[in-house]
Amino acid sequence: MTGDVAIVNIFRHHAWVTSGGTYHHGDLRAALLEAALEVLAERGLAGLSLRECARRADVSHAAPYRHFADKDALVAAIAELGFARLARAGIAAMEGAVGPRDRLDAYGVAYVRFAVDHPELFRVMFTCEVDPSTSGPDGARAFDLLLECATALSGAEDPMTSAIAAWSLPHGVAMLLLDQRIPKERATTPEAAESLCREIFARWRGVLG
Amino acid sequence: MTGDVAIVNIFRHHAWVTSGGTYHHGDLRAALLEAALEVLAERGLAGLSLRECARRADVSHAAPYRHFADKDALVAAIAELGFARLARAGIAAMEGAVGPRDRLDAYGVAYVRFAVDHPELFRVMFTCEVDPSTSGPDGARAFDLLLECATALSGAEDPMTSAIAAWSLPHGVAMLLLDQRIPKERATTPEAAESLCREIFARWRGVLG
DNA sequence: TGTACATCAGTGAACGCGCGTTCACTGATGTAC
DNA sequence: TGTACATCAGTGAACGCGCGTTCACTGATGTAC
Repeated sequence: MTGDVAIVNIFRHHAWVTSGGTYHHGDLRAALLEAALEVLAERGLAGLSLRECARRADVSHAAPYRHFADKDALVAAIAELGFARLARAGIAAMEGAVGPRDRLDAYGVAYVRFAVDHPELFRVMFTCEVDPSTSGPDGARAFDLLLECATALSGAEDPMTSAIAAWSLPHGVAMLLLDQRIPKERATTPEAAESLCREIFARWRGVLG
Repeated sequence: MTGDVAIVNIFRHHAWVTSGGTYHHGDLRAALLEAALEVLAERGLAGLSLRECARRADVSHAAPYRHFADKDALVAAIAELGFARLARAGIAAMEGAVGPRDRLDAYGVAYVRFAVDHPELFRVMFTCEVDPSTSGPDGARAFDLLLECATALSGAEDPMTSAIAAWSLPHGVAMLLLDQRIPKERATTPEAAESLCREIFARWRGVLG
């Protein structure tokens, strides 16, 4: 399904390029989403408007209504896209690690990294009331992996709660980081943020545990 | 200073009541903040406007400008107020517990409770870029208590990082809860949320640690 | 291969809206004499 | 105790703004014959 749409879009894009870029855009939906991500990064959710997205896509302000029912639909689509990307990043990180504990850590680090790299997108993902199950197959797969690790660690005893716990800590670190609640000198670069992140996980396994 | 203002306000309020409530309000600043908290709770930050606050305070829409330079100033004042209340709740909880570990847990539970009870306020506190040091003496005292516990647990070895770690987990739980990312049936009542919260802390000290 | 036609993506004018902010004002308060 | 005056909180009209959304339209695409 999604693949078919992508193929169609490739043809459309081709048509657009060869036709000199007039009238029909080719893949306005994708262009609007891209523009929306840009605006979001620059001005935050409060600064996001359909009209501005249309402007950046070089299209009249009414054109977006051919692809999104209203503004909320655009925002929901962005959140969905964000969840899919986050899930993919988490999966990739987990698959690169061995053993449930290391996988959880790898997931947490990737999670925080994603948030720091896309702060406004991350905020929108959690602020707007999008059904998380719409985050697609990647979202489901990422949560499956999390649960797998939790099950391996806690046995039959309520792995769901363990999974939630495993999610809570990186989520808190991510939020505090991007809300600048953690002293700046501790997280100036992505690398510094990652090591802070690992350090925090270690604390919970050490002095706090 | 603050005390003096409070006393003045009491006189003003008295004057307002006795004068039949005409023209001079008495304590419009406080009334606007109260109204703002109400609007925030009902409609979120996006639905908050100076005009609506003025309406609820039974005052013309230009009146707020006698007390707040602009809309951002109102929002900042709300955040400040929120941090002061959160800090007070945290202090009260910590003082009711014995030993650094129990104090940290008590703090975490109170923190999450506050977030769940005032979701939009909590969000605004962390979204807007208010200098956390403006959260007043209560804010400083709350962080001092946190650091104290962290020092007691980790000794001389970098208690700052431990304090950040101790803060991150309840913050993550709070955020996930109020963004409805945790299955509803696990946090239907404040009591359920509290026990989930304690359970999560315990996981990090158990199977995840 | 050519023609007629349905489809539908993008246009541009127009609507109403609530907002933030400014301004000259009015009227209550409290103080100096 | 009474009067003149400075102060300043609250008024209401007015401004310009960008927004979301609708609508009748235009022009490109692809398909049926």
